[in-house]
Amino acid sequence: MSLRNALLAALLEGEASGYDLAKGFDASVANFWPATPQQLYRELDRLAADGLVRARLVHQEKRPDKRLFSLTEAGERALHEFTARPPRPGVIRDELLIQVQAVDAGDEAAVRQALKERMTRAETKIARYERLRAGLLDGRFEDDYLANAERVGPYLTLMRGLSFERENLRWCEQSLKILERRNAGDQVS
Amino acid sequence: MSLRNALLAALLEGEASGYDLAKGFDASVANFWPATPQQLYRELDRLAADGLVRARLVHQEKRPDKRLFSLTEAGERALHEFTARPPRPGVIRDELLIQVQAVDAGDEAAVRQALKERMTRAETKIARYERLRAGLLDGRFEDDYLANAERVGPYLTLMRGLSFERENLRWCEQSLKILERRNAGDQVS
DNA sequence: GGCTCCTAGTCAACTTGTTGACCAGGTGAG
DNA sequence: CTCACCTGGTCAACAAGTTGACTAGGAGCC
Repeated sequence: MSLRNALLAALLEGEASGYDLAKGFDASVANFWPATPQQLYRELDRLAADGLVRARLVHQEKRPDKRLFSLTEAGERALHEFTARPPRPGVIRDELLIQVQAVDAGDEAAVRQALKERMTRAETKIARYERLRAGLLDGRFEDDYLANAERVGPYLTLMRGLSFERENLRWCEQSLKILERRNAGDQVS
Repeated sequence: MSLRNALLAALLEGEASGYDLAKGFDASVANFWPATPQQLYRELDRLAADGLVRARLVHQEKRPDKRLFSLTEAGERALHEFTARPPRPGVIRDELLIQVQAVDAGDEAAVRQALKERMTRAETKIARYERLRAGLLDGRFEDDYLANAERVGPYLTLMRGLSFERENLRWCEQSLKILERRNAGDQVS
């Protein structure tokens, strides 16, 4: 019921095709409401059927035709109403954490490896977020931007993503240290 | 496919009923793999059918009977194998972030209210986590605990939960400030 | 005495999310 | 020249998660 709203929010950035959203989603809403391409296409169809988005068919030579979606006024109203309802509590689902939870009865070397891989993923994400941030700021200082930009929502969520990945990185690093130290200790005794 | 593993990991803490897990889950695995009671009962049945957990029926006077589940050796093996597989990337789903993303086109006062409520939720969680942490440490210093405890997994995941909620709190606070400042600016101009 | 909440579940129906395959032409690498 | 990958989708089947109702006795409250 909320992918709808994530899509509407994404379309605030302007017209987009399902394909655009499926990819570029990464840059915005996908970080706190991920979805597979399938889900997007299905939901876009429903949104169109409900009149919350309009589809514009763009014929392309040399490429498959595409449908560009944009918000209708009804869509904007629906989004506005959504922001007025109390949000349900957020959810995290992370297999890595399950593995860490079970590390003492599991394959520790593999879990350490997984932690390392998560670190490089986090670093990649941080780099991408920093680039997006620089793009939004576009040379201005943060204060200036926040005071004058016509939209701050995307910047705020971006900052949440950044801090999340930074904490991820920090935590993985620390956990690795702890596991390695225990390993060293074990081998002595 | 992974709720299985979350459950197996939870059962490392010892025998538990579906009901225990549905509640006490909060204290451990539910933070990174939430599930409704329904899901737990269903999955526990499947786990029992697959021989990964064993159920012990405990008859109670004055209370409904309960089934206490515990890991079988097959269950432990399955959990071990799970920790050896590369975890899939974690997912966050949070309506509040969608609302913040759309705040500039939405009901800003309501979103600010939602941020405030999220702050108190975060504070509650932090307090709970701190209590759990104190319980685990049980008077020892962290270094001592981490070097000698027979399990560190639960402590590590607890620390991740703590840092997540702290960042949540910080971010909500900061976002509120930014939104309020913009409001003040708007009213002058 | 009635109200709600707690324990410990079960059942059914529904909505979401995931996986994998298919189509078709264009582009770039080797 | 082939192979893989990119654009822009569609379809079907399945797995996972959610919601709401029902059972049933006991406890505590006012």
